[in-house]
Amino acid sequence: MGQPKYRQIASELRDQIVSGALREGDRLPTEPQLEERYDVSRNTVRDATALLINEGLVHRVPGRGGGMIVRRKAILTFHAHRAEMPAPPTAEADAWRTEVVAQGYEAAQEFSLMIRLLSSDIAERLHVEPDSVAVLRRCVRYVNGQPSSLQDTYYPMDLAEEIRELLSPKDIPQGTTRLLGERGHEQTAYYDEYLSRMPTPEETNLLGLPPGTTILLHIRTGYTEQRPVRVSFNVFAGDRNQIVTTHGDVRVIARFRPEEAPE
Amino acid sequence: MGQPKYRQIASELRDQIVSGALREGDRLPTEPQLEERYDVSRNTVRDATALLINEGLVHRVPGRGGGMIVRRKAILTFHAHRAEMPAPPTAEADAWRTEVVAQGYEAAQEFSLMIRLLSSDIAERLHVEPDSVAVLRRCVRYVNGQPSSLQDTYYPMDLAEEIRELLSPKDIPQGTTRLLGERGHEQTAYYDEYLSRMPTPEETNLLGLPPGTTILLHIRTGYTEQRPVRVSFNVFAGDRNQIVTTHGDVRVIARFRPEEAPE
DNA sequence: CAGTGGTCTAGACCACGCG
DNA sequence: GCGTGGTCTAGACCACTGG
Repeated sequence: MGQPKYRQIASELRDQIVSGALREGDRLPTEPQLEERYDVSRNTVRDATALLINEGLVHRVPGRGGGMIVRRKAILTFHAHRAEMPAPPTAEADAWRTEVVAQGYEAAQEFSLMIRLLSSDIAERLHVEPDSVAVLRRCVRYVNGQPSSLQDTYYPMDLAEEIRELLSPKDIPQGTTRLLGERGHEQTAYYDEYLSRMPTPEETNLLGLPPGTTILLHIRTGYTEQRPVRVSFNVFAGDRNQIVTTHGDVRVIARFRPEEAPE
Repeated sequence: MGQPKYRQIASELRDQIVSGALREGDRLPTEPQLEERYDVSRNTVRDATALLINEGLVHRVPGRGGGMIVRRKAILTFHAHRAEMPAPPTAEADAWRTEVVAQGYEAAQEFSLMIRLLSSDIAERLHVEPDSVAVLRRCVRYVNGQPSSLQDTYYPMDLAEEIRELLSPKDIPQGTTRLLGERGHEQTAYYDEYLSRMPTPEETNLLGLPPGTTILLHIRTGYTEQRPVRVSFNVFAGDRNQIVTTHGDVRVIARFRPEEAPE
């Protein structure tokens, strides 16, 4: 009796999924069927399937015609380098839209603006006093009508007072990075952090995440030659996104990855 | 009755953790205490705490003197750009060790070597036929005696036959990237992918991951001027690692982040 | 030994949504 | 309507480990 029952059941079902016997969109047996097949109580069945859910392999759909369904993984590629360095070829927001469309999906974005008291970790990145206020521009990004990622960008208050457009809750057509550049705050360096963690309840709501979905967090701090001028928190639903960057001679890569061809 | 009981209980406990009322290493009330306090059955208590565990906030320790404990998050920073571009200042493996030590931890690594049939996704990255074989060099990395991340690097078989050191299950002192460079296979471009997902059972074992721990996956494909010569899967335990890169003028960044000073 | 969490049972009633 | 999963109860026995 090395393994408990619920782990054995989970292993069998997992094997069927990773081996391809059960494909994306397929239904697992119903809970009563699994009780019967393995001769266990319903709670044991649920302990087993809870593992698969936390692994992000399946999700449960209540109601008649529902069931436990193998999750699809349509992964969107986001090029972190394209949007901004060295001279942004297009605005940042449009760069995202362009990528989504190029990959055959439908793109939509929702902007909102807030004034926030800064937590210490954000204040440190912006090199301002903790408990000072900053402008937060939020952009929730939808792919095929489903929320896919969001971007929270913080600007120091003094910068926003100099560049009043930052205080408007509207999309900035040319992109904020380019706008800042035009007003004498060109960003010449970026500090990028990549993290993986489970979502907060707020992120679960904003992105409509099913259980077992991770967060891929990309934090970019942008510097002019003088100081940091913004920090962006890119929050990606881990089951639907990947980030790609390249270093060195892109032409070599493009020979083997045509989609990376420089435009 | 908007929220089910177990979610309300989880919310109260979560608030105590994120607000700091319960700190890292603190114990939650025991299960019988929570049954009493909220007047619910034990399974409801466990449904509530299971949420916190999946969020990576707490873990359970069985046995007398155990309990449910708020997880610590000591995050190690890994600089993806330092190790390799453009001329690696130090060997890749040593770069990792240097970073760990600089951050005040103890570092250890375990190498192993395998010959593997390539799955299609790896074969594509290496631009070889699917089902061909390749050399897999695995390095499991320990911080303070605890497994923290692992790196799986695949080399095409023909390359390994030309450079026999790749077939030895030992650490290569100068680092494989430098070794390849010395033998006329200098890598001049990298294709980097960042992903977040839940661990596979194998990763859970190799890295000793508690439930609710995510994986931060960094896939680097290295190209010479002719072709891809290796692909590395860097598998990081999400609760203990972050990846950092910089772009542009590092000196500006170093003014605000002394630890980033170029050496 | 005593108290922690780990596993499991056998029920119950409810909310939801397709047919 | 009726079958799906969602929530909840009230028990049981076990494995582990600190005092």
